[in-house]
Amino acid sequence: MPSRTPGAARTGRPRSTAADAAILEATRDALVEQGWSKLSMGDIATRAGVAKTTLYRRWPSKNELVVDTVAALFDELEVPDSGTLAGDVEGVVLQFAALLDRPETRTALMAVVAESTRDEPLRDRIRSSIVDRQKRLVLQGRALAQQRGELPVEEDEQAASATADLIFDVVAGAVVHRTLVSAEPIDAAWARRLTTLLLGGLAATIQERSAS
Amino acid sequence: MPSRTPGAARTGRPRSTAADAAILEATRDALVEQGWSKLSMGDIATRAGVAKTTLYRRWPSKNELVVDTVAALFDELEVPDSGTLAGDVEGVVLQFAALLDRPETRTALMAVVAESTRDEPLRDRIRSSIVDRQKRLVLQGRALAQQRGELPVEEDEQAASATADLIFDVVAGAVVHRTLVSAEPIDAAWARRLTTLLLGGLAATIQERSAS
Amino acid sequence: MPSRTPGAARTGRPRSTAADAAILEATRDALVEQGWSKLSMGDIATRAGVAKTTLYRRWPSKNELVVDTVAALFDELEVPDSGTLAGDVEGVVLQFAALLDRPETRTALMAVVAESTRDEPLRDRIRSSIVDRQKRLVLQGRALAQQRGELPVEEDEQAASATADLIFDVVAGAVVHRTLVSAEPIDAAWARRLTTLLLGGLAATIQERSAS
Amino acid sequence: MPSRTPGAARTGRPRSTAADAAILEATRDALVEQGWSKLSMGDIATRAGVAKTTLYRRWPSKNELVVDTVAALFDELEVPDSGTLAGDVEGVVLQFAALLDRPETRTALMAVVAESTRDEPLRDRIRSSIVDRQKRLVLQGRALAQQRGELPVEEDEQAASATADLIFDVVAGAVVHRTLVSAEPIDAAWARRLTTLLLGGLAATIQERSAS
DNA sequence: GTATAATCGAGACGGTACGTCATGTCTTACC
DNA sequence: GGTAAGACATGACGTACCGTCTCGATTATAC
Repeated sequence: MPSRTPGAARTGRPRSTAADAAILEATRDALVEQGWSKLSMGDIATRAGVAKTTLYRRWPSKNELVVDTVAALFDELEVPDSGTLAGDVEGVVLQFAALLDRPETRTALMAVVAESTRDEPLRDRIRSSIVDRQKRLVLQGRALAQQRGELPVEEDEQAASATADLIFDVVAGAVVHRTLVSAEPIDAAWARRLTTLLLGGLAATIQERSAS
Repeated sequence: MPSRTPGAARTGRPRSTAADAAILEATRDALVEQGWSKLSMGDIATRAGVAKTTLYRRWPSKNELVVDTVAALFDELEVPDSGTLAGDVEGVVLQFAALLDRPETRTALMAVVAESTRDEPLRDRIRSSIVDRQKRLVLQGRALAQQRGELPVEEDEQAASATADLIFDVVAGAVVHRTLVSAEPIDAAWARRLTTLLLGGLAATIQERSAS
Repeated sequence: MPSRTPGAARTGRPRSTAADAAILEATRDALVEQGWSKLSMGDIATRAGVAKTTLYRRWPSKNELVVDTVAALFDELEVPDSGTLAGDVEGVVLQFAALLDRPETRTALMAVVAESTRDEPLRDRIRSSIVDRQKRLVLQGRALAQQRGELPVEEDEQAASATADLIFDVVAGAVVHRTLVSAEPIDAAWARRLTTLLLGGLAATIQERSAS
Repeated sequence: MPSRTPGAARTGRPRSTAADAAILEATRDALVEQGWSKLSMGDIATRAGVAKTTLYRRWPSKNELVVDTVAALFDELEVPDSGTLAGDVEGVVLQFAALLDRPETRTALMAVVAESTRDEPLRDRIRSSIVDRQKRLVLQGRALAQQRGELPVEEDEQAASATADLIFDVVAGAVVHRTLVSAEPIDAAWARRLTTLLLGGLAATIQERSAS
């Protein structure tokens, strides 16, 4: 995952792959124990049993390293294929809520998002490493629902894409906001209420679109 | 807004109220120019023409100072009373989006939220200074809609409160997520789509509740 | 001892004399407990139960305050009039050594001397408050010895003065150097050795002078 | 001269020897310009073109740094070997007086001595870096005088050592006291008077010792 | 084999900011 | 006008990290 100029020479000692893994694990541990603001590159290096140089050779700064560390955690998310759209949505919501309950995610996700508001490359990295990975879930969920006949196959691709984006921002935003800003727990009841709202709203959206 | 032990003695030179204002303004300016991560207490003090000790006498750390600075910006938000619930929602969404478009809010809001995940008192300060101030908008909007007859007056207070909280997290979460995570602009069309989804979902929610 | 413009107006509330004493005592205590470098005006004020303003109204700075505090301790010194010059010298040496053994003198005397190398008024204050007070002892001792016939009454006043100054610097310098620089204790044996050296040298000095 | 754990590892970037020299020179310059009490570590670092951390890596505090800086100046002192004991004493006295006339020594020497009264390790450092270096001059002068036959070779080593210590404290003490406390200049005439006193006293001391 | 070259650990380096402390001045209200 | 209380601007403190650098020591491919 760490960057390397592609056309680089093959000569010289190759980078230790063990170091990569050790660094990511050390970062995760340090995030859990110290949180984002107390996180220090020197500490991560020490934990990983690695020199600071080795860190900086792979990641340009703390931000990128943490994005990669957190991104790995998002790999766990998947659409459960529960048989109904409502079940799938609830499942994803609860999975995402569980992910945000882990201390390393809690403390790091909003921090790198905050950093990214002033750092264009970081924003791209977050988009490709984290956001797109999540957005795929929405598309998968829609495809499953269309296969089941729960949702119509839309012809207007642009409108469909806009709706998918909206759904994504609503679901992800609501879960993040509930967890981190309102600082309230997410349970099955809340997930069901959100799902009801969402599917009701989706129906209204589709209906309005077809009317126009 | 800066804290002071309530039962404190009246003796001694009183704190300069001019300093308070100068510090908050300096913080806002510094946020715009430097952003959160480059923000330094020394720089704020210099800009405000104030000593660092004067800052620390009022705010325990950068986090609290920034929360208070950002909170002041949230005072501008209000329910437009446009005549329809849909208009009110769209209005609030656009106002909130405009607020998040300002550089000082963009860079600071998520940062302090991230910090708050490891800092209980900061979380409380955010809740009382920012979150509660926003949540009031939802309650006002509902009251207006009920006066107009667009929404029924609910008897089950607990359920009504849960719904209000849900609406709040969905609206605020979606706007924040769209703006900062997805990093896409919010325009009137997006606000209308969100409103459609929301009101459709709300109808479904009320319907289901009355059915049960 | 604290200064006050002489022709000052008599109007208004008179200065508290109790405060003067309390401040000097507090300074002495603080010197004993914290030493010179950790001494702070705020701490002295607190110990004395007095506002900092009150300190600064009386003494321009820490240096002057400490000079006055230390000077008071030098009032104890006197020529014992033991019956012999040797006895008087030994007595004064032991008295001075005892004074330098007290922690407040140890830590403060050399400190203010060091400060005085860059501060002309402070140097004058030290001279008039401390040095001249000590030098008088040499003159008293000589007068006693001359009364007893142990020393001749010199006619050349300038030479006599130069010798007195030399004796003063040698005695005071040796005691201070032994105590603070060499950091060795001064006991009766050392005092006797110094006295032997001094009186032998004094005899040689007088002899040489009469020869020329 | 700056300390370093002896058995330290050989790994890592070695300390810059250029920095050592630059720091000592900067300290000397700063002492001349600002004096002891206005001396600041930050200023020294800036003058030396070095980071503050580099200073603190080598010296635990201002005191130790100044001791080392001043100690270097004491390397210049030496017994002139003028052919007579009196000439040697006068020579050393004048050399020492000249040294104390330099602003960096004036302001710093008494200051670190004052600090050392409350700081055991600093006292040791002063002893080994400065005091012992000076005391050697006394021993060298005695050896030369014994070679010339001006002084007897003493059998009682303990007594000889006590006398050497006494001579040292008297000479160094008198010069320091005259220069810094009495604040009077030292010229050849004063040096001659001190030498007369000293050699006369030394004769009396030796005579008394042999009598007992 | 023997260069050649990139990597590794260690840790020193010039910086920047931190949060605290002391200085000497000021502004209050009270006496 | 003196006084206690305490806020104020200033500036130094010693520490913690930052990201870069310089070492000597590995560990690969390339000649």
